[in-house]
Amino acid sequence: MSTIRDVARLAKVSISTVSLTLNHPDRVSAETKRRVAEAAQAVGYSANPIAQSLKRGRSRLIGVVVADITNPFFGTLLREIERCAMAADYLVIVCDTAGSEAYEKAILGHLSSQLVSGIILSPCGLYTEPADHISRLNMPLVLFDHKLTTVQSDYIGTDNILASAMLTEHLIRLGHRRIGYIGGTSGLYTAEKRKAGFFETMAAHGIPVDAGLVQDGRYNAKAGYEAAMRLLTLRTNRPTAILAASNVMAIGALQACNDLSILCPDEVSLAGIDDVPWSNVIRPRITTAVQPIEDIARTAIRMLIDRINAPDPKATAFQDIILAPRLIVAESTRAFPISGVPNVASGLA
Amino acid sequence: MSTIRDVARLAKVSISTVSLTLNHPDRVSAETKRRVAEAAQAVGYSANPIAQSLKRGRSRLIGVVVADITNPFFGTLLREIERCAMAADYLVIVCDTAGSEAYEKAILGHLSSQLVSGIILSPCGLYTEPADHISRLNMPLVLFDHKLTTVQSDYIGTDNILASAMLTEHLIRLGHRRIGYIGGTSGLYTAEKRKAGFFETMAAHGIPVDAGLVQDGRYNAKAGYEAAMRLLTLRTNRPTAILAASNVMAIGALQACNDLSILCPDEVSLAGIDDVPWSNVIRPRITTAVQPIEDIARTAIRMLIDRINAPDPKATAFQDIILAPRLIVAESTRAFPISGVPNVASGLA
DNA sequence: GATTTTTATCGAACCGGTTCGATACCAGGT
DNA sequence: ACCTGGTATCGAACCGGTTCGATAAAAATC
Repeated sequence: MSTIRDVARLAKVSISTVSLTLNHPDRVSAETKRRVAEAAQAVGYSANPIAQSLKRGRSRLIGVVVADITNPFFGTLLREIERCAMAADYLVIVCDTAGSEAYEKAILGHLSSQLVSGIILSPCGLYTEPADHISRLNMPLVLFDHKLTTVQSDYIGTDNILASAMLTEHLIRLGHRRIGYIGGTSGLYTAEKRKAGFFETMAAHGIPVDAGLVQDGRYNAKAGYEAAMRLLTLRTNRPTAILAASNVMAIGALQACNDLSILCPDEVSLAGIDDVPWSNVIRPRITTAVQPIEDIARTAIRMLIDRINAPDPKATAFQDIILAPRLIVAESTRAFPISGVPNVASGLA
Repeated sequence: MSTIRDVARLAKVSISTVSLTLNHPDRVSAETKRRVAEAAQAVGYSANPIAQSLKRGRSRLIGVVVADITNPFFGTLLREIERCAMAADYLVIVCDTAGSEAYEKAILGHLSSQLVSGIILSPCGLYTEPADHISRLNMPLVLFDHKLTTVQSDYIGTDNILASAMLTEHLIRLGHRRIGYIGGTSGLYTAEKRKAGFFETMAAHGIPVDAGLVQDGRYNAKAGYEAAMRLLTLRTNRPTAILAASNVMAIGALQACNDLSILCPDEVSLAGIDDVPWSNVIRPRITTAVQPIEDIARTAIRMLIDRINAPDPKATAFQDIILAPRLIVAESTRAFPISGVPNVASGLA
């Protein structure tokens, strides 16, 4: 590879002039600019980012740490983050913590040891001790999805309360009163918020929530299946609708319906909060509140780069940005009590 | 952050001795080793990887380029690659080409401009011109999934011919003779190989393949749906089994069955090659040939690191490693002609 | 025309490590 | 006592850029 010295030699100027030409073109004569450009072109020069990083004191790398890359929610997010980062001339180092606190610590340590200039992190969330490994990170940081109250940083996420509130409202307006709720992994930020949204909305409509209709799950299909099984096999007064805290669980619930030969949406309506965009291959399509993944990604990267470029990154005020989800009414929910023709689009279930 | 000079000062040795102690402990006296270790501990020293990269001429970063991060197949692969890389003290830069040739070029350019010390690449595969941008990459490179004959490099992949051969064999042994085939995106390496495996196995059993039973698809659920629709609505002699080149297409096909009220596996058997591990949330579970994703990941990273560390990376012989898929017989295939009780596990469909 | 200001370029120091060749010291051999 | 060989440590050069202060030349001011 050619270096700045090769360019300087060929253009018959000093290396500092070459650097000046490349970084501050306005401070150099037109003639020099031309000669340098020509020489650079001729030797195929492109600056060594490592040398630049060393001198400038920071790299053009950012770290993104998520709990599970294989989850398409994070996949979609990562793709968009990576796109925006590249547009801003940053590259993205992706790390997967597999939801483990220990891994998260190790990875953040690795990333922060002077390599990346900022980190976007979705904390794994269930900590046995205060998240000091995060607050001690002495670099620009943006949290998303899971919010940590103990850490001072920027945050971007979806309005989880609103997400479940929207779906609950939708079910209530369809005439449902006995609505079962399948919660996410308890202790997790999003799970608590989503559950709160459900209770708040029910309360706002003056509908009492039967304790037996609220099941705790674990944000996976199996837990969704089991919780739905319990709800759908209640001796008395089973729910006419079920709201799941995530779509993965909703798919599990759909399967429970199927195994019990309970038709969805004819006999029970089903809705879930979007974590995963592949619900569109499942029939019936599930009514969801989708998170604006791309917006989250764009906001996260923008906040991070803004902070990196801030004159005093640590002193600039921290922001919380909460985006609203979007309600998508699909085939898995319908009016209760049933009126009119059966739903022909019931599909796979 | 503390530098090597701080350590040297505190340990009362020269900076070269500190460096020597850290990199070649055997060439330093026990006493010095102790003093340096102590000083390093005291100031919380850890070497600046950027400075190391600059001096050593290469970084401890590797690039992984895939066509679609949101696909859980790549997600799973990435997670494993990243894990292994970190164990070997490398970090992973992930890039998504969105299947576009232009993006791929741009991204490879970015990565190769002296930043990463090696690249693992799944080429997008459909090139309008020779893949010079890949062969010109002057650095350790491992291709996977899609093989390029025009590029000299290591390669790791699944035996795609074997994958479809295994499934075809399975269907034939169940008694099927009229087997429909739904191909992947034509022109793609894996699609061609998988198709070949189907034809070869049919030929080996002396079963003629009706041209009308072979449909070309596009590696997505919609194409699978449409192709299956054509197959299942054939006026005469519709297939008793369908083999799809990917599971995403198989899911589309399953939906076609459902919309036509054709029971799977009672009326038609269905099998697909695994690209995506979430088929386990779909009922009936689809019989598949699964790729050994973790093995592919581990092999890819090992090959790459071996080549990076090779005394003369360009001269070392290139390897092709082809791993065998594993056949998983599930609920979507059954004997033909039907004998015995209907399959109670038919589930969602 | 002399002086000040502006503009263009350059040399040198620096970022934080690694490594080569030099030096100093000590033990062993004769 | 002298030379040899090995070991431990060090100084200095270097990786490839950026940037500050200095310098020289050109332009503006009086």
